[in-house]
Amino acid sequence: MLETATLERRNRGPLYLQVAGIIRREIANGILKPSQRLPSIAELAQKYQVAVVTVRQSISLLEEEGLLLRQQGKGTFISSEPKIGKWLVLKSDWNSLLHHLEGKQTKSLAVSDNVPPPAIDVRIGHFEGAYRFMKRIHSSGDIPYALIEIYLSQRIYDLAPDEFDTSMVISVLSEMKDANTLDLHQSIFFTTADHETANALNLASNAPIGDVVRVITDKSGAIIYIGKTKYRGDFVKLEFTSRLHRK
Amino acid sequence: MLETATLERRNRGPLYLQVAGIIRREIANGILKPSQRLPSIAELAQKYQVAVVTVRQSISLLEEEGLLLRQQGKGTFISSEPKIGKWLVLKSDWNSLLHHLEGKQTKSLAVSDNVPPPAIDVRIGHFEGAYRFMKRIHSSGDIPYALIEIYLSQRIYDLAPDEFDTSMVISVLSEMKDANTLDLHQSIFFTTADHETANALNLASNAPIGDVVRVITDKSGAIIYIGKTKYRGDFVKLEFTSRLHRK
DNA sequence: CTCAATTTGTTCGTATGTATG
DNA sequence: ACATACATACGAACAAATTGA
Repeated sequence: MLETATLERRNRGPLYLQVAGIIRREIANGILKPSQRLPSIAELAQKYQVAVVTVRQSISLLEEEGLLLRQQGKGTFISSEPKIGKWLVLKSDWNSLLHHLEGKQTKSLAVSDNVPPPAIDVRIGHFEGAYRFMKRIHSSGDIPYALIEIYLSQRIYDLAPDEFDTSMVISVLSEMKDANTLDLHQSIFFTTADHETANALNLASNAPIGDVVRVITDKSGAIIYIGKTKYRGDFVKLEFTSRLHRK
Repeated sequence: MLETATLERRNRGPLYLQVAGIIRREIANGILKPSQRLPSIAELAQKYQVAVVTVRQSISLLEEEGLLLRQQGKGTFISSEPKIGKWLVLKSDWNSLLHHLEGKQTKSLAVSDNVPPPAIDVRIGHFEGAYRFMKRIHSSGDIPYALIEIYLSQRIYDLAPDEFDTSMVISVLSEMKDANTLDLHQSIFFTTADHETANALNLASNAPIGDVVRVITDKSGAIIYIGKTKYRGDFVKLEFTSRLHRK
Protein backbone atom coordinates (compact mmCIF):
# COMPACT_ATOMS: atom_id res chain seq x y z
CA MET A 1 0.00 0.00 0.00
CA LEU A 2 1.72 3.10 -1.21
CA GLU A 3 1.56 6.14 0.99
CA THR A 4 0.21 9.05 -0.98
CA ALA A 5 1.66 11.19 1.73
CA THR A 6 1.09 14.84 1.00
CA LEU A 7 -1.26 15.05 -1.85
CA GLU A 8 -4.97 14.67 -1.42
CA ARG A 9 -6.45 12.36 -3.97
CA ARG A 10 -9.94 13.54 -3.26
CA ASN A 11 -11.75 16.70 -2.61
CA ARG A 12 -8.82 19.00 -3.02
CA GLY A 13 -8.58 19.53 -6.69
CA PRO A 14 -6.40 18.30 -9.51
CA LEU A 15 -3.08 16.75 -8.65
CA TYR A 16 -1.18 18.73 -11.21
CA LEU A 17 -2.37 21.96 -9.57
CA GLN A 18 -1.32 20.71 -6.17
CA VAL A 19 2.11 19.82 -7.46
CA ALA A 20 2.39 23.16 -9.26
CA GLY A 21 1.39 24.88 -6.05
CA ILE A 22 4.13 23.20 -4.09
CA ILE A 23 6.81 24.12 -6.59
CA ARG A 24 5.50 27.65 -6.98
CA ARG A 25 5.66 28.14 -3.24
CA GLU A 26 9.17 26.79 -3.01
CA ILE A 27 10.23 29.35 -5.58
CA ALA A 28 8.43 32.15 -3.78
CA ASN A 29 10.00 31.20 -0.46
CA GLY A 30 13.48 31.02 -1.88
CA ILE A 31 13.89 27.31 -1.27
CA LEU A 32 14.37 26.99 -5.00
CA LYS A 33 16.61 29.75 -6.22
CA PRO A 34 16.81 31.56 -9.55
CA SER A 35 18.69 29.67 -12.30
CA GLN A 36 18.80 26.57 -10.16
CA ARG A 37 18.03 23.29 -11.85
CA LEU A 38 14.94 21.36 -10.83
CA PRO A 39 15.13 17.62 -10.25
CA SER A 40 14.23 15.68 -13.38
CA ILE A 41 10.60 15.13 -14.10
CA ALA A 42 11.01 11.46 -13.29
CA GLU A 43 12.47 12.29 -9.91
CA LEU A 44 9.71 14.74 -9.13
CA ALA A 45 7.14 12.15 -10.10
CA GLN A 46 8.80 9.73 -7.73
CA LYS A 47 8.97 12.32 -4.96
CA TYR A 48 5.31 13.25 -5.16
CA GLN A 49 4.10 9.78 -6.09
CA VAL A 50 2.34 10.87 -9.23
CA ALA A 51 2.72 9.99 -12.88
CA VAL A 52 5.42 11.57 -15.01
CA VAL A 53 2.74 13.09 -17.22
CA THR A 54 1.17 14.80 -14.26
CA VAL A 55 4.41 16.44 -13.22
CA ARG A 56 4.89 17.51 -16.80
CA GLN A 57 1.54 19.21 -16.70
CA SER A 58 2.49 21.09 -13.56
CA ILE A 59 5.80 22.13 -15.06
CA SER A 60 4.09 23.36 -18.20
CA LEU A 61 1.77 25.53 -16.14
CA LEU A 62 4.65 27.08 -14.24
CA GLU A 63 6.54 27.67 -17.46
CA GLU A 64 3.54 29.59 -18.81
CA GLU A 65 3.64 31.66 -15.65
CA GLY A 66 7.24 32.50 -16.39
CA LEU A 67 8.64 30.80 -13.32
CA LEU A 68 10.40 27.95 -15.08
CA LEU A 69 12.47 27.42 -18.20
CA ARG A 70 12.63 24.04 -19.88
CA GLN A 71 15.47 22.84 -22.06
CA GLN A 72 15.24 19.57 -23.81
CA GLY A 73 18.06 17.29 -22.85
CA LYS A 74 19.31 19.57 -20.09
CA GLY A 75 16.59 19.93 -17.59
CA THR A 76 14.19 22.42 -16.11
CA PHE A 77 15.44 25.59 -14.49
CA ILE A 78 14.03 28.26 -12.26
CA SER A 79 13.68 31.45 -14.23
CA SER A 80 16.45 33.90 -13.45
CA GLU A 81 13.88 36.62 -12.82
CA PRO A 82 10.85 34.93 -11.37
CA LYS A 83 8.00 37.36 -10.85
CA ILE A 84 7.36 36.05 -7.43
CA GLY A 85 8.97 36.09 -4.05
CA LYS A 86 9.54 39.82 -4.03
CA TRP A 87 7.70 40.82 -0.95
CA LEU A 88 6.01 44.06 -0.27
CA VAL A 89 6.92 44.48 3.38
CA LEU A 90 4.40 46.19 5.59
CA LYS A 91 5.66 47.00 9.04
CA SER A 92 2.59 46.89 11.12
CA ASP A 93 3.34 48.74 14.27
CA TRP A 94 1.79 52.10 14.88
CA ASN A 95 4.63 54.23 13.67
CA SER A 96 5.22 52.33 10.49
CA LEU A 97 1.58 52.18 9.46
CA LEU A 98 1.78 55.89 8.84
CA HIS A 99 4.35 56.13 6.14
CA HIS A 100 3.69 53.31 3.86
CA LEU A 101 2.45 55.27 0.97
CA GLU A 102 5.45 56.12 -1.17
CA GLY A 103 4.97 54.67 -4.62
CA LYS A 104 1.54 53.40 -3.69
CA GLN A 105 -1.89 54.37 -4.92
CA THR A 106 -5.25 54.26 -3.28
CA LYS A 107 -8.44 53.91 -5.27
CA SER A 108 -11.82 54.43 -3.73
CA LEU A 109 -14.46 51.88 -4.63
CA ALA A 110 -17.38 52.85 -2.46
CA VAL A 111 -18.42 55.26 0.22
CA SER A 112 -21.51 55.64 2.35
CA ASP A 113 -22.51 57.62 5.39
CA ASN A 114 -24.27 56.65 8.58
CA VAL A 115 -23.73 52.96 8.26
CA PRO A 116 -24.20 50.60 11.19
CA PRO A 117 -20.91 49.12 12.37
CA PRO A 118 -20.02 45.56 11.36
CA ALA A 119 -20.08 42.68 13.79
CA ILE A 120 -16.87 42.48 15.78
CA ASP A 121 -16.69 39.31 17.80
CA VAL A 122 -14.57 40.73 20.57
CA ARG A 123 -14.85 42.77 23.71
CA ILE A 124 -12.41 45.30 22.45
CA GLY A 125 -14.60 48.32 23.08
CA HIS A 126 -18.05 49.74 22.57
CA PHE A 127 -19.59 51.19 19.45
CA GLU A 128 -20.62 54.79 19.19
CA GLY A 129 -23.49 55.79 16.92
CA ALA A 130 -23.06 55.53 13.18
CA TYR A 131 -19.99 55.06 11.05
CA ARG A 132 -18.78 56.18 7.67
CA PHE A 133 -18.00 53.32 5.35
CA MET A 134 -15.21 53.43 2.78
CA LYS A 135 -13.94 50.69 0.53
CA ARG A 136 -10.56 51.09 -1.09
CA ILE A 137 -7.95 49.26 -3.09
CA HIS A 138 -4.27 49.83 -2.45
CA SER A 139 -1.78 49.28 -5.24
CA SER A 140 1.96 49.27 -5.48
CA GLY A 141 3.02 50.12 -8.99
CA ASP A 142 0.64 48.17 -11.19
CA ILE A 143 -0.14 45.58 -8.60
CA PRO A 144 -3.21 45.78 -6.39
CA TYR A 145 -2.12 44.28 -3.10
CA ALA A 146 -4.87 45.05 -0.62
CA LEU A 147 -8.61 45.48 -0.43
CA ILE A 148 -9.73 47.44 2.59
CA GLU A 149 -13.10 48.19 4.15
CA ILE A 150 -13.08 51.03 6.62
CA TYR A 151 -15.67 51.97 9.21
CA LEU A 152 -14.82 55.33 10.73
CA SER A 153 -16.84 56.86 13.52
CA GLN A 154 -19.05 59.50 11.94
CA ARG A 155 -18.19 61.81 14.81
CA ILE A 156 -14.49 61.58 14.03
CA TYR A 157 -15.00 61.76 10.29
CA ASP A 158 -16.92 65.01 10.56
CA LEU A 159 -13.93 66.62 12.25
CA ALA A 160 -11.92 66.52 9.02
CA PRO A 161 -13.97 65.03 6.20
CA ASP A 162 -11.76 66.25 3.36
CA GLU A 163 -8.64 64.79 4.82
CA PHE A 164 -10.21 61.47 5.62
CA ASP A 165 -11.50 61.30 2.06
CA THR A 166 -8.19 61.94 0.41
CA SER A 167 -5.56 60.56 2.76
CA MET A 168 -4.91 57.33 4.53
CA VAL A 169 -7.32 57.15 7.41
CA ILE A 170 -4.90 55.91 10.04
CA SER A 171 -2.47 58.60 9.03
CA VAL A 172 -5.05 61.33 9.56
CA LEU A 173 -6.10 59.82 12.86
CA SER A 174 -2.57 59.95 14.14
CA GLU A 175 -2.39 63.67 13.47
CA MET A 176 -5.36 64.46 15.66
CA LYS A 177 -5.10 65.54 19.25
CA ASP A 178 -5.13 62.85 21.88
CA ALA A 179 -3.75 60.54 19.28
CA ASN A 180 -1.36 59.06 21.78
CA THR A 181 -4.19 57.74 23.90
CA LEU A 182 -5.45 55.50 21.10
CA ASP A 183 -5.13 51.74 21.21
CA LEU A 184 -4.64 49.60 18.12
CA HIS A 185 -5.87 46.02 18.07
CA GLN A 186 -4.88 43.85 15.14
CA SER A 187 -6.31 40.40 14.41
CA ILE A 188 -4.77 38.34 11.66
CA PHE A 189 -6.49 35.49 9.87
CA PHE A 190 -5.03 33.19 7.27
CA THR A 191 -7.62 32.38 4.68
CA THR A 192 -8.34 32.25 0.97
CA ALA A 193 -9.67 34.88 -1.37
CA ASP A 194 -13.42 35.17 -1.60
CA HIS A 195 -15.35 36.18 -4.67
CA GLU A 196 -14.96 39.89 -4.42
CA THR A 197 -11.40 39.92 -3.17
CA ALA A 198 -10.30 37.61 -5.94
CA ASN A 199 -11.73 39.99 -8.50
CA ALA A 200 -10.39 43.13 -6.93
CA LEU A 201 -6.87 41.81 -6.46
CA ASN A 202 -6.77 39.80 -9.66
CA LEU A 203 -6.42 36.46 -7.91
CA ALA A 204 -7.91 33.03 -8.19
CA SER A 205 -10.69 32.41 -5.73
CA ASN A 206 -8.69 29.98 -3.66
CA ALA A 207 -5.49 31.99 -3.47
CA PRO A 208 -4.08 32.48 0.03
CA ILE A 209 -4.68 35.88 1.57
CA GLY A 210 -4.18 37.54 4.91
CA ASP A 211 -7.22 39.01 6.56
CA VAL A 212 -6.27 41.71 9.01
CA VAL A 213 -8.84 43.42 11.19
CA ARG A 214 -7.64 46.61 12.84
CA VAL A 215 -9.71 48.25 15.55
CA ILE A 216 -8.79 51.56 17.14
CA THR A 217 -10.30 52.60 20.43
CA ASP A 218 -9.97 55.89 22.27
CA LYS A 219 -9.25 56.26 25.96
CA SER A 220 -12.91 55.83 26.86
CA GLY A 221 -12.98 52.50 25.08
CA ALA A 222 -15.09 53.75 22.19
CA ILE A 223 -14.42 52.13 18.85
CA ILE A 224 -13.58 54.92 16.45
CA TYR A 225 -12.14 52.88 13.59
CA ILE A 226 -12.53 49.44 12.14
CA GLY A 227 -10.46 48.44 9.14
CA LYS A 228 -10.80 45.08 7.45
CA THR A 229 -7.93 44.53 5.08
CA LYS A 230 -7.31 41.61 2.78
CA TYR A 231 -3.71 41.26 1.63
CA ARG A 232 -2.48 39.20 -1.28
CA GLY A 233 -0.55 36.31 0.17
CA ASP A 234 1.77 36.09 -2.80
CA PHE A 235 2.95 39.65 -2.51
CA VAL A 236 2.63 41.00 1.00
CA LYS A 237 4.39 40.15 4.20
CA LEU A 238 3.73 41.79 7.52
CA GLU A 239 6.41 42.62 10.03
CA PHE A 240 6.20 43.34 13.72
CA THR A 241 9.12 44.34 15.86
CA SER A 242 9.10 44.68 19.61
CA ARG A 243 11.46 44.90 22.53
CA LEU A 244 11.02 42.49 25.38
CA HIS A 245 9.93 44.14 28.56
CA ARG A 246 8.89 41.71 31.18
CA LYS A 247 6.04 42.60 33.45
CA MET B 1 -22.32 39.91 -20.80
CA LEU B 2 -22.61 37.32 -18.10
CA GLU B 3 -20.50 37.88 -15.08
CA THR B 4 -18.56 34.71 -14.37
CA ALA B 5 -17.13 36.82 -11.64
CA THR B 6 -15.51 34.70 -9.03
CA LEU B 7 -15.01 31.27 -10.38
CA GLU B 8 -12.11 30.31 -12.53
CA ARG B 9 -13.10 28.09 -15.37
CA ARG B 10 -9.55 27.09 -16.08
CA ASN B 11 -6.57 25.91 -14.20
CA ARG B 12 -8.09 26.29 -10.81
CA GLY B 13 -9.73 23.01 -10.21
CA PRO B 14 -13.23 21.61 -10.18
CA LEU B 15 -16.05 24.09 -9.90
CA TYR B 16 -17.81 22.18 -7.16
CA LEU B 17 -14.72 22.49 -4.96
CA GLN B 18 -14.52 26.20 -5.60
CA VAL B 19 -18.14 26.63 -4.66
CA ALA B 20 -17.69 24.47 -1.57
CA GLY B 21 -14.67 26.57 -0.64
CA ILE B 22 -16.66 29.77 -0.81
CA ILE B 23 -19.44 28.45 1.38
CA ARG B 24 -16.99 26.88 3.82
CA ARG B 25 -15.20 30.17 4.17
CA GLU B 26 -18.44 32.08 4.73
CA ILE B 27 -19.26 29.72 7.57
CA ALA B 28 -15.80 30.07 9.08
CA ASN B 29 -15.95 33.84 8.89
CA GLY B 30 -19.36 34.03 10.49
CA ILE B 31 -21.06 35.46 7.42
CA LEU B 32 -23.26 32.39 7.52
CA LYS B 33 -24.31 31.71 11.07
CA PRO B 34 -25.16 28.45 12.86
CA SER B 35 -28.70 27.19 12.23
CA GLN B 36 -29.19 29.74 9.50
CA ARG B 37 -30.88 28.55 6.31
CA LEU B 38 -28.90 28.53 3.08
CA PRO B 39 -30.44 29.90 -0.10
CA SER B 40 -32.02 27.18 -2.19
CA ILE B 41 -29.78 25.19 -4.46
CA ALA B 42 -31.38 26.82 -7.46
CA GLU B 43 -30.61 30.26 -6.08
CA LEU B 44 -27.03 29.31 -5.33
CA ALA B 45 -26.64 27.94 -8.84
CA GLN B 46 -27.93 31.23 -10.20
CA LYS B 47 -25.64 33.22 -7.92
CA TYR B 48 -22.48 31.36 -8.88
CA GLN B 49 -23.49 30.76 -12.49
CA VAL B 50 -23.06 27.01 -12.35
CA ALA B 51 -25.41 24.09 -12.86
CA VAL B 52 -27.74 22.97 -10.11
CA VAL B 53 -26.04 19.59 -10.02
CA THR B 54 -22.73 21.23 -9.34
CA VAL B 55 -24.05 23.12 -6.34
CA ARG B 56 -25.62 19.92 -5.09
CA GLN B 57 -22.21 18.29 -5.26
CA SER B 58 -20.67 21.09 -3.21
CA ILE B 59 -23.42 20.88 -0.61
CA SER B 60 -22.96 17.13 -0.29
CA LEU B 61 -19.28 17.61 0.40
CA LEU B 62 -19.94 20.15 3.13
CA GLU B 63 -22.59 17.93 4.65
CA GLU B 64 -20.01 15.15 4.90
CA GLU B 65 -17.75 17.59 6.67
CA GLY B 66 -20.48 18.23 9.19
CA LEU B 67 -20.91 21.87 8.29
CA LEU B 68 -24.34 21.60 6.73
CA LEU B 69 -27.58 19.75 7.39
CA ARG B 70 -30.04 19.03 4.61
CA GLN B 71 -33.74 18.50 5.15
CA GLN B 72 -35.87 17.45 2.26
CA GLY B 73 -38.65 19.91 1.69
CA LYS B 74 -37.27 22.44 4.16
CA GLY B 75 -33.89 23.49 2.94
CA THR B 76 -30.21 23.34 3.83
CA PHE B 77 -29.04 24.68 7.16
CA ILE B 78 -25.72 25.56 8.71
CA SER B 79 -24.91 23.03 11.39
CA SER B 80 -25.61 24.39 14.85
CA GLU B 81 -22.14 23.32 15.96
CA PRO B 82 -19.89 23.67 12.95
CA LYS B 83 -16.37 22.55 13.66
CA ILE B 84 -14.96 25.63 12.10
CA GLY B 85 -14.78 29.29 12.88
CA LYS B 86 -13.80 28.73 16.49
CA TRP B 87 -10.52 30.47 16.65
CA LEU B 88 -7.55 29.64 18.75
CA VAL B 89 -6.37 33.12 19.58
CA LEU B 90 -2.65 33.64 19.91
CA LYS B 91 -1.63 36.99 21.22
CA SER B 92 1.71 37.57 19.68
CA ASP B 93 3.35 40.28 21.64
CA TRP B 94 6.25 39.47 23.89
CA ASN B 95 4.34 39.10 27.12
CA SER B 96 1.61 36.95 25.72
CA LEU B 97 3.91 34.60 23.91
CA LEU B 98 5.01 33.34 27.28
CA HIS B 99 1.85 31.89 28.72
CA HIS B 100 0.10 30.30 25.89
CA LEU B 101 0.48 26.77 27.00
CA GLU B 102 -2.50 25.92 29.16
CA GLY B 103 -4.39 23.03 27.65
CA LYS B 104 -1.81 22.70 24.92
CA GLN B 105 0.70 19.97 24.18
CA THR B 106 4.05 20.04 22.49
CA LYS B 107 5.46 17.05 20.72
CA SER B 108 9.05 16.88 19.60
CA LEU B 109 9.61 15.56 16.09
CA ALA B 110 13.32 16.04 15.59
CA VAL B 111 16.39 17.46 17.24
CA SER B 112 19.94 17.94 16.14
CA ASP B 113 22.98 19.76 17.41
CA ASN B 114 25.45 22.04 15.73
CA VAL B 115 23.35 22.82 12.72
CA PRO B 116 24.13 25.72 10.41
CA PRO B 117 21.52 28.45 10.63
CA PRO B 118 18.88 28.71 7.92
CA ALA B 119 18.88 31.46 5.33
CA ILE B 120 17.27 34.60 6.66
CA ASP B 121 16.79 37.16 3.94
CA VAL B 122 17.02 40.17 6.19
CA ARG B 123 19.53 42.38 7.89
CA ILE B 124 18.05 41.72 11.27
CA GLY B 125 21.29 40.71 12.91
CA HIS B 126 24.33 38.50 12.56
CA PHE B 127 24.66 34.78 13.12
CA GLU B 128 26.83 33.34 15.82
CA GLY B 129 28.41 29.90 15.37
CA ALA B 130 26.21 26.85 15.33
CA TYR B 131 22.63 26.37 16.35
CA ARG B 132 20.55 23.63 17.89
CA PHE B 133 17.67 22.57 15.73
CA MET B 134 14.33 21.43 17.13
CA LYS B 135 11.16 20.59 15.29
CA ARG B 136 7.93 20.47 17.24
CA ILE B 137 4.20 20.20 16.83
CA HIS B 138 1.86 22.16 19.06
CA SER B 139 -1.62 20.86 19.72
CA SER B 140 -4.67 22.19 21.47
CA GLY B 141 -6.81 19.35 22.68
CA ASP B 142 -6.78 16.86 19.84
CA ILE B 143 -6.01 19.40 17.20
CA PRO B 144 -2.50 20.03 15.95
CA TYR B 145 -2.41 23.71 15.15
CA ALA B 146 1.22 24.60 14.56
CA LEU B 147 4.40 23.13 13.19
CA ILE B 148 7.51 24.88 14.38
CA GLU B 149 11.17 24.69 13.48
CA ILE B 150 13.50 26.25 16.00
CA TYR B 151 17.11 27.25 15.63
CA LEU B 152 18.55 28.19 19.00
CA SER B 153 22.07 29.47 19.42
CA GLN B 154 24.12 26.57 20.71
CA ARG B 155 25.77 28.94 23.17
CA ILE B 156 22.42 29.82 24.69
CA TYR B 157 21.13 26.28 24.61
CA ASP B 158 24.11 25.00 26.59
CA LEU B 159 23.23 27.37 29.42
CA ALA B 160 20.11 25.37 30.27
CA PRO B 161 19.75 22.36 27.98
CA ASP B 162 17.21 20.53 30.09
CA GLU B 163 14.85 23.43 30.25
CA PHE B 164 15.10 24.22 26.59
CA ASP B 165 14.35 20.58 25.83
CA THR B 166 11.24 20.38 27.95
CA SER B 167 9.74 23.85 27.94
CA MET B 168 8.75 26.40 25.41
CA VAL B 169 11.92 27.99 24.13
CA ILE B 170 10.76 31.58 24.17
CA SER B 171 9.49 31.12 27.68
CA VAL B 172 12.87 29.89 28.89
CA LEU B 173 14.62 32.68 27.06
CA SER B 174 12.55 35.27 28.83
CA GLU B 175 13.63 33.93 32.21
CA MET B 176 17.28 34.44 31.50
CA LYS B 177 19.22 37.45 32.61
CA ASP B 178 19.37 40.35 30.23
CA ALA B 179 16.10 39.17 28.80
CA ASN B 180 14.81 42.68 28.62
CA THR B 181 17.49 43.65 26.14
CA LEU B 182 16.21 41.18 23.57
CA ASP B 183 14.45 42.24 20.39
CA LEU B 184 11.74 40.20 18.72
CA HIS B 185 11.19 40.44 14.98
CA GLN B 186 8.13 38.77 13.52
CA SER B 187 7.49 38.30 9.81
CA ILE B 188 4.16 36.97 8.69
CA PHE B 189 3.46 35.31 5.37
CA PHE B 190 0.15 34.14 4.02
CA THR B 191 0.64 30.96 2.09
CA THR B 192 -0.59 27.41 1.63
CA ALA B 193 0.44 24.22 3.32
CA ASP B 194 3.39 22.39 1.85
CA HIS B 195 3.87 18.68 1.78
CA GLU B 196 5.20 18.21 5.26
CA THR B 197 3.02 20.78 6.97
CA ALA B 198 -0.09 19.29 5.45
CA ASN B 199 0.81 15.92 6.88
CA ALA B 200 1.79 17.19 10.28
CA LEU B 201 -1.30 19.33 10.75
CA ASN B 202 -3.69 16.99 9.00
CA LEU B 203 -4.49 19.41 6.22
CA ALA B 204 -4.81 19.32 2.48
CA SER B 205 -1.74 20.53 0.69
CA ASN B 206 -3.30 23.73 -0.53
CA ALA B 207 -5.00 24.73 2.69
CA PRO B 208 -4.25 28.29 3.81
CA ILE B 209 -1.69 28.64 6.54
CA GLY B 210 0.19 31.42 8.26
CA ASP B 211 3.93 31.31 8.12
CA VAL B 212 5.47 33.27 10.97
CA VAL B 213 9.20 33.73 11.28
CA ARG B 214 10.35 34.97 14.66
CA VAL B 215 13.91 36.13 15.15
CA ILE B 216 15.31 37.17 18.51
CA THR B 217 18.47 39.22 18.72
CA ASP B 218 20.43 40.24 21.78
CA LYS B 219 21.75 43.71 22.46
CA SER B 220 24.87 43.08 20.38
CA GLY B 221 22.70 42.22 17.40
CA ALA B 222 23.52 38.52 17.51
CA ILE B 223 20.74 36.21 16.38
CA ILE B 224 20.10 33.83 19.22
CA TYR B 225 16.81 32.36 18.10
CA ILE B 226 15.00 31.69 14.86
CA GLY B 227 11.55 30.13 14.96
CA LYS B 228 9.66 29.26 11.82
CA THR B 229 6.08 28.47 12.67
CA LYS B 230 3.30 27.37 10.38
CA TYR B 231 -0.18 27.90 11.76
CA ARG B 232 -3.38 26.31 10.51
CA GLY B 233 -5.40 29.02 8.85
CA ASP B 234 -8.70 27.41 9.73
CA PHE B 235 -8.03 27.38 13.43
CA VAL B 236 -5.56 30.04 14.47
CA LYS B 237 -5.79 33.77 14.56
CA LEU B 238 -3.02 36.05 15.72
CA GLU B 239 -3.58 39.19 17.74
CA PHE B 240 -1.38 42.18 18.28
CA THR B 241 -2.23 45.06 20.55
CA SER B 242 -0.32 48.29 20.87
CA ARG B 243 -0.70 51.80 22.13
CA LEU B 244 -0.03 54.66 19.79
CA HIS B 245 2.97 56.68 20.76
CA ARG B 246 3.98 59.12 18.13
CA LYS B 247 7.60 59.84 17.58
C1' DC C 1 33.74 11.15 -33.14
C1' DT C 2 30.80 7.82 -31.51
C1' DC C 3 28.08 5.87 -28.05
C1' DA C 4 25.45 5.50 -23.97
C1' DA C 5 23.02 7.71 -20.45
C1' DT C 6 20.06 11.30 -19.18
C1' DT C 7 16.50 14.45 -19.76
C1' DT C 8 12.78 16.79 -21.95
C1' DG C 9 9.21 16.64 -25.93
C1' DT C 10 5.41 14.37 -28.38
C1' DT C 11 1.84 11.23 -29.12
C1' DC C 12 -0.74 7.25 -28.45
C1' DG C 13 -4.45 4.75 -25.57
C1' DT C 14 -7.42 4.10 -21.58
C1' DA C 15 -9.89 4.87 -17.36
C1' DT C 16 -12.10 7.94 -14.37
C1' DG C 17 -13.84 12.50 -12.84
C1' DT C 18 -16.32 16.74 -13.76
C1' DA C 19 -19.98 19.85 -15.71
C1' DT C 20 -23.86 20.58 -18.26
C1' DG C 21 -28.59 20.16 -20.30
C1' DA D 1 -31.29 9.05 -14.67
C1' DC D 2 -29.13 9.71 -19.03
C1' DA D 3 -26.19 11.46 -22.71
C1' DT D 4 -22.53 14.32 -24.06
C1' DA D 5 -18.36 16.95 -23.83
C1' DC D 6 -14.36 17.97 -21.66
C1' DA D 7 -10.71 17.57 -17.97
C1' DT D 8 -7.75 14.73 -15.30
C1' DA D 9 -4.51 10.96 -14.36
C1' DC D 10 -1.85 7.25 -15.73
C1' DG D 11 1.28 4.31 -18.48
C1' DA D 12 3.91 3.38 -22.49
C1' DA D 13 6.53 4.14 -26.60
C1' DC D 14 9.44 6.90 -29.26
C1' DA D 15 11.83 11.32 -30.80
C1' DA D 16 15.16 15.06 -29.97
C1' DA D 17 18.69 17.58 -27.41
C1' DT D 18 22.57 17.50 -24.11
C1' DT D 19 26.37 15.64 -21.66
C1' DG D 20 30.40 13.17 -20.74
C1' DA D 21 33.01 8.93 -21.16
